[in-house]
Amino acid sequence: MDERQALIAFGAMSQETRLKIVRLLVKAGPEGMAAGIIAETAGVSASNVSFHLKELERGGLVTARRDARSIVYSADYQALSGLIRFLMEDCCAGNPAICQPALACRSSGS
Amino acid sequence: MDERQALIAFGAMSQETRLKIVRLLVKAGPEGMAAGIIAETAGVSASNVSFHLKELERGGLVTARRDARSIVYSADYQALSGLIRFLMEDCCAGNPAICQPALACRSSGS
DNA sequence: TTGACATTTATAGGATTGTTGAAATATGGA
DNA sequence: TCCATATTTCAACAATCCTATAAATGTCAA
Repeated sequence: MDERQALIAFGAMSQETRLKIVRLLVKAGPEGMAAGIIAETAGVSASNVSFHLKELERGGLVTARRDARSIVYSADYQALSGLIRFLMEDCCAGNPAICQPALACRSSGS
Repeated sequence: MDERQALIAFGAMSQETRLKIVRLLVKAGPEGMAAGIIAETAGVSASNVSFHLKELERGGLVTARRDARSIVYSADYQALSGLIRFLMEDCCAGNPAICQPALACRSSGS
């Protein structure tokens, strides 16, 4: 992930509705969720969810595909790890004082 | 780091000048840098750097202390690792498909 | 206490972002 | 074809953010 994308991605993550959408889509996995379901679950209007999904797409964090009448959105796992990595490597220069505490919680995980 | 802070922190990281400042302060380490030096290095005016530093402070990412005539800013390492961790744990639910590739680059580091 | 230095705060303008409701587009079924 | 469904696009408006300039604050030294 380059800096330009990262700036947009950070902006995308800085809004409550969009953060909620990202969480939903990560949980939903590769199958994704239709825009209408996302709107309903997040509690916003169709046109509002569409606006935010477009912003997330612009940041590269989600992808869209049409499935019959629905448009199904999925989280882009690669972009999300790219963003985490950008934060650790580009912003924080891989500084162990920052990166190691962040990693601690996963060292014993799967 | 709670969600409210994370939203502000993501917003703070989504602006070019502020991202530049974070990079500078991470490199500078615990000694930090005076506002004037930051402004000069980042190539912006004193009042502009002050504006952005305040935004970073609001997001909890930097701290300030006075040293004689200067005000010295430092990166808050704990907040930065908190943000990385928020991204992995809260947004991405610790999903290995996201977190493991992000970690790969550091597994052999110090 | 005056003056220079370092920084912040106030203010105002323009630019970008977010929300809403209505209209437009695309799809599939009767 | 006509209609219902699913979603996007448009337009208008409010809210927030960014920049620039000027004035205010705090610190030190003569």
